Amino acid sequence: MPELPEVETAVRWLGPRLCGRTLLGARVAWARTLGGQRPAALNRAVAGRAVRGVSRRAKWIRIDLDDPAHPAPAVLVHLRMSGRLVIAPAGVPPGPHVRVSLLLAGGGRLDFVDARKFGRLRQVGDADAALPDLGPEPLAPGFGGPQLGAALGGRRARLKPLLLDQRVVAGLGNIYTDEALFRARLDPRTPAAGLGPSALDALCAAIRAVLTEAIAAQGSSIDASYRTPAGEPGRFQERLAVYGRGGEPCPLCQTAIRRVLLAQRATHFCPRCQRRARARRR
DNA sequence: AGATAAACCTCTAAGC
DNA sequence: TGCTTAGA
DNA sequence: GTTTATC
Repeated sequence: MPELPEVETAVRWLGPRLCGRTLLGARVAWARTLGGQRPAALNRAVAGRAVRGVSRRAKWIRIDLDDPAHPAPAVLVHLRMSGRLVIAPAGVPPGPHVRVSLLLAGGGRLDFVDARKFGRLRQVGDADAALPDLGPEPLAPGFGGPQLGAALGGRRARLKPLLLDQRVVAGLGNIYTDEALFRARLDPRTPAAGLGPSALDALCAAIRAVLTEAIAAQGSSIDASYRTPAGEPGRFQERLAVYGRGGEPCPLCQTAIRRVLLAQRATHFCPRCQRRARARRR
């Protein structure tokens, strides 16, 4: 087994968000996967089985590693539902559900932990590791009503499934979609084509506000596996207005929050505050 | 095009 | 307490 | 969270 290079490099994230989960502010140095496999074996190491084709709608994390043997080595990770990236100090044995470990130059590991095995990890440069098409980044300057309108493309599908589609807008998941629609006072079942300029502006503002606040609060932690690097739960869970609150009173009007299934996802909204937008005149 | 269901997996909270 | 189910 | 198949 070759000596591990004692080189450290900063992790450079593709963006500031990890599916609404919190940020891993660690430094990583390249070494090898568990078992001494070289980088090319990473894909096959994931969940011990072949990985399917690259998703076209996804929230990928890119980790650039520093490995003298491989030019610009990098790994793409998608956490899906239960994936986590955890730094394990030297000497701590791998816990349950560790799918891939990157051994760090300092002796510790970066573990990709994923109980449900939905997550993906692959090496950049492999044929199937191209980044998917992503819609506009909502936190970038220039994201406004017109850009969102263009992304929605006048489609007649309901808002919720469209906002969940990463090709339309990048980075929205189930929780923040519900919260943004609540703030914009829009019924998740509204056909996108029914939104006028003012509704589009409101939706943009709501998306940006929700994401900004959630990031500042370190995420939502709706289940125990979502933790900050320090092990703390995200504080945004305390500020969720509708998500996970079916049957509870709307914070604005006290009407019971409705919980329905849309696009196979639990969807929460206030039937009184959130209206189907008026059809656009034409 | 759009809606819907099933598939991929395991864990835990909740209910009886 | 234990077993089952719903939901993530 | 996402893909694939079916209506």
